[in-house]
Parts: sequence; structure tokens; C-alpha cells
Amino acid sequence: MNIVFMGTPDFAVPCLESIINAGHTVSAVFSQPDKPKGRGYTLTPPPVKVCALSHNISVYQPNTLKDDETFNIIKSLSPDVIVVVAYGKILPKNILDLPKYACVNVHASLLPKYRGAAPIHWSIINGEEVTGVTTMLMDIGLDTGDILLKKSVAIGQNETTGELHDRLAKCGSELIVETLEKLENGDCPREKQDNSLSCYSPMITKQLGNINWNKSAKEINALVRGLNPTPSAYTKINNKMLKIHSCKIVNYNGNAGEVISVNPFIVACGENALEITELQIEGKKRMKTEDFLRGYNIEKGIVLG
RNA sequence: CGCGGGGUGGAGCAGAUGGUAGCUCGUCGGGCUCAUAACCCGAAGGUCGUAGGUUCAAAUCCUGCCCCCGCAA
Repeated sequence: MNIVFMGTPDFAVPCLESIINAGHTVSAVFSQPDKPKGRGYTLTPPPVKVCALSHNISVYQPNTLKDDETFNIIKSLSPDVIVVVAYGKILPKNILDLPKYACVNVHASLLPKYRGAAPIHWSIINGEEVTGVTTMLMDIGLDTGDILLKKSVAIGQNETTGELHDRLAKCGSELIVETLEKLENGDCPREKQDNSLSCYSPMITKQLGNINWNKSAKEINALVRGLNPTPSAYTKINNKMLKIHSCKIVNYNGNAGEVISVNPFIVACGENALEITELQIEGKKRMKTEDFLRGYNIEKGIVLG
């Protein structure tokens, strides 16, 4: 089929690649504009753009889809399907109606749960045991369109967002190819979303990573995993930023936030405690706690946060 | 030119009033022990990110470059 692909971050890259590998013609890729990122504000192209260019596919990065120019570009490409994966922009009605078949979105959750920007993070932070990917027909709303195909994935006990992200991205890339195939054959199932079961997963902010030690070790552990690798859960030690990359729940109790053991490094929570196993202090690299302890003296009894 | 921290034996750090480097852990050898990740003795291992400069002498001062990281976006 003739596909126009819209996507921006890493998550969308496997989808784009598998569509290409499945033999479809990707006539254009839309991605968010390059943005100044990181130290020095280096202008950085989004991963999907990089991937598209490596396949010699033309890339468009309009600031908005709501003008005639963009509409006309897409119209002239006369796509059979527009595939949207984590693009980061709302498609206006006139574009939604443009393709021969449909605009199809790949979403990293089992809709109608976890609609919105950060389904992977939230599914882990909330301690879900199962999540998945969904393909759907796009409509005006945010992730509210009819469901085409779903595939569920079990979340591992110690799984991080980074790990789950990669698994779901792969899963999504398989599901979109299957969806396109069924659409073309005219045998694709279609199911309305039950809005009463829906929930939203809002954008992740850095501030969300600020650990509240009054919460249970289980909740904090889920937060740590949910925000790994970025933006990370963090606390303060001697007024310095301390990111917690990895930890495990242990059976101790104490005042929330208090360091009840230095080696192993154990911090009391509202309920139970956490042994910090991998961390990163301001200005330093991420390292195992045992390495950190060789050079950094922690006093037992200090309170983090 | 967004702000800031840092690059020292395998790991994490100290040393920065200039005089060829130290700590904790690890590694190797030996000892003690019923035994040990514990303890004791000993050893190996570093052109102090890189290229220049100042100096009798630089890890320590000055300059360029590379790399890592926190904030911010």
C-alpha cells in the first residue's frame, strides 16, 4: 500500500521499519520539527526523521497540520493509509478523511486504558501486571477511535519503562503490519471503545520523579522503574540531586526517608524499605551503589529528600 | 555562545599554598582459621583525558581540543 507515516520518537522507529520491510511504499514521513536539545541546545532531529532519511524517504516537519499547505502535500501523495505512531500532533478532520482506507494509530496500551501521552510509564508506575499495544482508527478525540487489533504483554516484576518500551515498540511494529494487511484484505475487526473503562496517562514531568518517602516501598519501587531510564526518580542527599536507578524492596521499617543502613544502602519508606542498588549523584555517572559507597561517605541516620 | 560539576592504577574517591601520587575496595602470593565475603603480612598495577605553554621542577598554574555527567530547554 501507499503509506504516509507520521511519528517522532524512538518508539515509532520499529513501526516505520517494519512497514518498509513488509513491502509497503512509504511516500513520505512526517515528524516534529528538529528541536534544540541537551547541553548547548544542539538542534536535534527526531529519531523517526533520521530513520526515514536513511531510507531515502522525504521528510516533512511542519509546525502545524492545520494549514492548506500541509493538507495539499498529503493530498498530492494520495495515501491509502496514514499511519501515526507517537507523532505528537493532533490531526485535523480534513486530513483524517483524506486516505483511501484510514488513519491508523499505534498506541502503547490496551485501549481504552491509558489513553494519552505516556502509557508505558504510567502502566509501570501504577503497578499494572499487563499492558500491550493497540491499533485503532483515528478520530477527532485523543486516542478515542475504534479499536482494530490489540496485543497484550505481561509486565515483568522488575521491568523498567525502558525495557517495556522496547518490547512494546517491537510488538507494535508487528501489529501495524498485521493491521495494514487486514485492512487491505477487508477483514479487519473493528470495535468501539468503552469510554467508561478509559483512563488517561498524562505527560511525564521531571517533578514526578521526586520521591515521597512516606509512600510504600512498593509504590516507590514502581516509580523508580517507571521513570527508568528517564527522567528518573530522585531524592536529595546532603542537598545534592541523587537519582535512584534501581532498588529492591526489603523488610525493614524506620522513619520515612531515613538511611537505616549504609552498606547495604537501605532507606526506610512509609511501609517497608528500599535497598538502593544503582544510583547517580549530581555531576557523576550512573553507578552501582557498591561503587558509589567506596568514594562517598554516607552517615547512617540522615534523612533523604 | 544557556548555567554548572567532572576526567588520577581494574572500581569509587583524595591530593590542586607547584618538588614525579595516596585512601577504600578489587586482583595476585603467603599466613591465621573447622571455615570465611573476616583478620594478618606482602606484591603487582598509574606517561594523573589529550596537545601545547610558563618553570630548574606541574596531577597541581595558563591556553586549545576530546569525552562523561547534573540543571535548564
